[in-house]
Amino acid sequence: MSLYTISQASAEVDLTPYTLRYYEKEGLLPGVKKDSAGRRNYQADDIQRIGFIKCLKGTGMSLKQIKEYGSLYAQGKKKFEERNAMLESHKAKILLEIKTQKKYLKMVEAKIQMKN
Amino acid sequence: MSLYTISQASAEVDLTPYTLRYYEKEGLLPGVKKDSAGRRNYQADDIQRIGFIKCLKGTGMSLKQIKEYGSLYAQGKKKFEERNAMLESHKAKILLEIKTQKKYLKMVEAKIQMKN
DNA sequence: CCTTGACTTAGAGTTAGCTATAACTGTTAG
DNA sequence: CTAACAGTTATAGCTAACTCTAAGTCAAGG
Repeated sequence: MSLYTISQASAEVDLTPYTLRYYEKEGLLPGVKKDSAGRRNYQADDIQRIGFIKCLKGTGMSLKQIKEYGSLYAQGKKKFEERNAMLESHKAKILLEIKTQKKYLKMVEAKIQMKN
Repeated sequence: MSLYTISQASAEVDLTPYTLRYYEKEGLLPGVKKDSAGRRNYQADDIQRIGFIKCLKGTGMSLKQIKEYGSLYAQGKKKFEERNAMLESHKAKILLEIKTQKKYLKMVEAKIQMKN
């Protein structure tokens, strides 16, 4: 049942082992299993979770907030509203960011066209 | 002819005076004029330049690279190709980033829809 | 049995980009 | 004249997010 060693997981999600341990230490990845020798064994759902962490982080959410989201997630239905609100507001932030990026893209394109 | 004090410029471009001095110290804003008492007087084109710095920075260019771009810019026609190449490759980066953001947006939306 | 190599932990070090402090100076309102 | 204010420099400090080091453990191959 052990699916990934830390180096395999590292390759899979494209994060260094250092980073994976760091995320765990920071509480973003609770419940990672270890073998008898104390070595991490990442399961498929750990990999999935890391994927979503990368998504949140890649859209500008801080590790602190991601941890918060994970904690709400762990508390199940009880915190459903709060968790969903967090995602909704994050979604708004992403939409705004895309808009901003498009504006900046235009500015850069203009600089190129102007050739000055 | 003096158009903006540091605090006026700060308000105009929405960066703190600390940040403006920091950018200058880092070589991103060469040639800012000073009055007889040594106080900065930002001209209209300084404000414009800061606007473009914000654009580059907002699209993920490091201050170091922005400085490099500024230095190419200062060298005029001689470095035109290099400078334009920099903008072109940055443009590609922005396009990629927008694409990634859209992908991440979908992932977040899916998490919201799934309600789990 | 011994070495090799991937792992472990705790904790130190690094980088980017600010942000704040201290000590000081010149301008202006009362 | 003087107190307050907005600026100055130099330098220290801060946060986020890694990234690395040191010292040690354990399992497998020769």
